[in-house]
Amino acid sequence: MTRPSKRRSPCPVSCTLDLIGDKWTMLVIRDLMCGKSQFVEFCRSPEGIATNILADRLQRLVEHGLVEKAASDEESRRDRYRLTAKGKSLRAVLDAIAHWGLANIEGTEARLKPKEG
Amino acid sequence: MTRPSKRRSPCPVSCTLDLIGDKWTMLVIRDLMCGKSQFVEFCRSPEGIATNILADRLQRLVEHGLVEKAASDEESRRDRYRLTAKGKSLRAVLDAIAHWGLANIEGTEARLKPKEG
DNA sequence: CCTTTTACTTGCAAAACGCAAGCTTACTGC
DNA sequence: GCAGTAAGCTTGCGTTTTGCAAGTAAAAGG
Repeated sequence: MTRPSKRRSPCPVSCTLDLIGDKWTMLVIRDLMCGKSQFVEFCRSPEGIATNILADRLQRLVEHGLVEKAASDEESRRDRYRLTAKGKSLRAVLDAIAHWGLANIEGTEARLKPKEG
Repeated sequence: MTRPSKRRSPCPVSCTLDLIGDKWTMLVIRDLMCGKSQFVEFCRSPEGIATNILADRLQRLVEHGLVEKAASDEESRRDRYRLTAKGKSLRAVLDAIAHWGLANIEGTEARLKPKEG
């Protein structure tokens, strides 16, 4: 997978979209916000992200400092992905998107039980 | 250009992204929020959207009721695209994205002079 | 051992994108 | 009234990104 990521303009909207503006990234962020942390957990989300796409997006997020990967050591035997402070600050964006969808797209259900923090 | 648009899940985040979750749509929305309304005006934005992509996105937005196209009549001799109330309600999402970019991506400049309403 | 589970990688076809050209319908100027 | 220009697209085509299935490697469990 490629990782070009050169900015199209200095506009903050454009730059943010270069980072998270694709079909999958915000869904991974959503899952992380909900407390999911393992590769398989993201895979099991109802949208059905392909494993190659997921691996690519997680790597991108780690590279840009939105997510950190805690390799298996100490207690947990499994890799764990977690949002950094920078990643958590996307909460406002995620909430705005979720709120808009609930208000404007029929048939959407708020199954998100986001944990605070 | 294709227009599949089948929802991946009933999640409001997922459904919203199916609608506006690509590299270009929110930039068109941004331009509309700023008062741009003509095809060429969107073309002239610094990100340099291709005309076929722009035509596709505008058509999608019209189909989904976020934008309305006022064909040339009366005074104006040129086509005009304008946000509907539904489209304008994306303001919160756009603002959240812009705000996050300004706070978290270095070198971004707020050149947006959004008009209220 | 043998099987599962997790976390990926690889190959390949299909879809989306990006670029340059071309095309059509006004107007504009002379 | 005919050439030139601008707006708003469409078309072709090569490149990039996706999506799907399969395969691989390491660790854990029985």
